[in-house]
Amino acid sequence: MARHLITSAIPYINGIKHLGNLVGSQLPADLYARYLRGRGHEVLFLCATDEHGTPAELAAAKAGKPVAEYCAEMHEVQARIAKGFGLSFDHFGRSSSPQNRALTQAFAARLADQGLIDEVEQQQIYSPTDGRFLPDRYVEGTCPNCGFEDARGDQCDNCTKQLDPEDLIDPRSTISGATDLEMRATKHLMLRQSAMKDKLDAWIDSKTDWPVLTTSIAKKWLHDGDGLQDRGITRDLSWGVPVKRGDADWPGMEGKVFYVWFDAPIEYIACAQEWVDAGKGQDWERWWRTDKGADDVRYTQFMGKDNVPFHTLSFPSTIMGSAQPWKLVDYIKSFNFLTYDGGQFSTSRGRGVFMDQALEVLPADTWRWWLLSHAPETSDAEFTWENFQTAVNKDLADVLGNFISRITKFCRAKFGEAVPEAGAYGPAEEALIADLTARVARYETLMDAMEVRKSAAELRAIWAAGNEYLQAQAPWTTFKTDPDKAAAQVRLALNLIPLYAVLSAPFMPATAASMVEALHLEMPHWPDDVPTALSSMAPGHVFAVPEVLFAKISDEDRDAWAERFAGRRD
RNA sequence: GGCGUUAUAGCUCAGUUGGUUAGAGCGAACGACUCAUAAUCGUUAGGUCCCUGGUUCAAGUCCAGGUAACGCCA
Repeated sequence: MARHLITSAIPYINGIKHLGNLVGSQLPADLYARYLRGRGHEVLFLCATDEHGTPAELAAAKAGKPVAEYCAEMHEVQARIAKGFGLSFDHFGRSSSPQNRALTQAFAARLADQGLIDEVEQQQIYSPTDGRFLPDRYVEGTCPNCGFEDARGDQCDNCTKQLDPEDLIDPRSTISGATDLEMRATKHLMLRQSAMKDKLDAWIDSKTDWPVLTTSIAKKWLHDGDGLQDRGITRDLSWGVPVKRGDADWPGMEGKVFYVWFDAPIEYIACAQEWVDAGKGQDWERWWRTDKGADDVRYTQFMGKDNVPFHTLSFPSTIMGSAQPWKLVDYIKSFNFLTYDGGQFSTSRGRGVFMDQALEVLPADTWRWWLLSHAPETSDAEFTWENFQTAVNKDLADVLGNFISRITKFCRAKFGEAVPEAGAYGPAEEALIADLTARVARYETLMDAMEVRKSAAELRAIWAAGNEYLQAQAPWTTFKTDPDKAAAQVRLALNLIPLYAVLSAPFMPATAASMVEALHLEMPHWPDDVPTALSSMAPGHVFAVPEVLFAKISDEDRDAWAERFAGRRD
C-alpha cells in the first residue's frame, strides 16, 4: 500500500465549467483517485475553487452582490455540480480561505527572506471613477494604428497590433466607461523566477517519464526568447490575499493583494489544512512536508495544457524558492483540449455543454464514460453528438447494459431469480477465466500508468468478453439437452456482473453501485485474482433483475440537444 | 510575427527504443444466434501512414524543408 496525494487544477470561481474543463483535470483525477482507493492505497484527493482576481470582482458586480458573497454562492454551486458528477474529493476547498491567506503570506515572507522578491515601481493606468488601477485588458480606446474604436489595452482586435494601454486614443474604462484615466506610479513585488531557471531546468530534465505535452510546454517557457521571466505577484485590487510579510505589514504594499496565480496553487496545500480543520482528517503535514512524513507520498497533479506553465514553473518556483521541505509534484498528467463540434467551447456564446446542463440531460456516468474514453491525451479531441450517441448506445447500452439484462433475464426464465447450483465448469469456463485474468492485469497496468483512453478500451473488452462467452456457449441451446451444464454457464455469467461492477467503478461509480445493489450484494473488493472474484455470488444467492442500466439516445434527442447547445446560452 | 501540438482505413483513434503481410472500436457488406435494451457473436472489404527531399541494409517511426488544422504568447 502506498500513499497518493492527488490534486486537480482548481476551477475558477466565475461561472460553471464546461465539459472540456471537466475532462481536462477533475474527471481524470477522480478516475485515478477512485482506482487507487479501490486498490487499497491511501489517497488524499483535493480540489478547490480559485476565487481571487478581477474577473470574480466583475462577475460579482454584474450579479449585484458583494464579491465574498458571490464567491461563497458560486463555490456551493460548483460543489453541488461536482457532487453530481461523482467527483470524490476528500475536500473541496476555497482559495479565499483563512488557511490559504496565512500560508500565502508566509510563503511570500519566506521568499523575500531568501532574496527572491524584488520591489519594483511601475506606471499603471488608474481610474479615479472606478477607484482602482485597471488591468490592461480593462482599458479600451481607439487604436493609434488602424483607428479601430474598440481596441483593448493589450492588443487591437482589428489590426492585431500589440499595444500598451497608454497608446490608446480616448482611453476609457471597460468597467465604468469612465474616461478620466491617468497614469500613476505603483509599487509591486516580483518573484525572481529567472534566478531559479537552472534549478527548474534540471528538475524538468529529470522527469523523463512525464507526458511530452507537459515537458515540452515547460521547456518552451524556460528557453524561449530571454528565458524564464520574473513575474509580478501583486496587484492593485481589493479582492485577494492582502500583501503581508507573514504576519507583519509590508511597507509600501498597503492596500494591495497577491496576484491570483501566486495564491491559487498554494491552495493545494492550504486545502489539506482545510480538510483537517473541517474534521475530515488529521495531520495534513504528513501529506505535504517531507520532514514530517510526506517523503513516501507520491504526488500527482492533473490539469489542462493551459495550466502547465504554472504547475511546472511558477508553483515549483514558490516551493523550491522557499528552501523548505515542501512536497514537490512527482507526476503531472496534462490534457489537451476538448473541442465542440469543430470549434471551441465558449462560455460567452453558450457554445457547448456545461456541467450543469450535462446533468440535466443525462446521468453523470454516461458523461463520465464518454469523456474518459475519449480523453484528449495525445491531442485535442472532438465532441460531436453523433459520436457521443453511437459510443453511449454501443458501449453502455448494448455491450454492458444488455449483457446484464440478457443473463439475468435468462436466468430468471429458466432457473428463477437465484444463482443456479447445478453443473461444473469445463474448458470453456477455464478459458474465459484465463482471458479475463490477462485482461484485468492489462487494465491495472494501464490504470497505473494513467492511460485513460486505453484503460477504457480494455474495460470495454472485458465487458465484451462476457457477450462472447454467452454467444459461444449458448446456454439457451445447452439448456434443452443439458440443463446442468446450462446452470453452470449461467452461474459463471452472473458472477461476471459483480466483477464488472468493481472494475467499472472508477469510471462509473453510480452505475457500478446499482449493479451490485440489484444483485443484493455489497461492492466487492478489488479482485486479487479472477477465479476468486468470480465466486462472489454463491449458488442459491437470490438477486433481482436490474432496471435498464442505460437508456439509448434516440436520434430525436441527439438532434434536439445538438440544436440546444449550438450557441447562445441564456 | 514567434512558438507548441497534431496530420495513419468513411468516422474517432492505437502504433514502445526505426525491423517481417500497418492495428482497434464505430460505420459498411455478408453470415450465425434468437437469452437480451431490433441487442449479441463471427467473417470480410476498406490505408501512396499530408507532400518533397535526406540518413539507413531497413522509415508511419529519425533529419530538413513545405502544406494544413488547432492552440499559446507578445
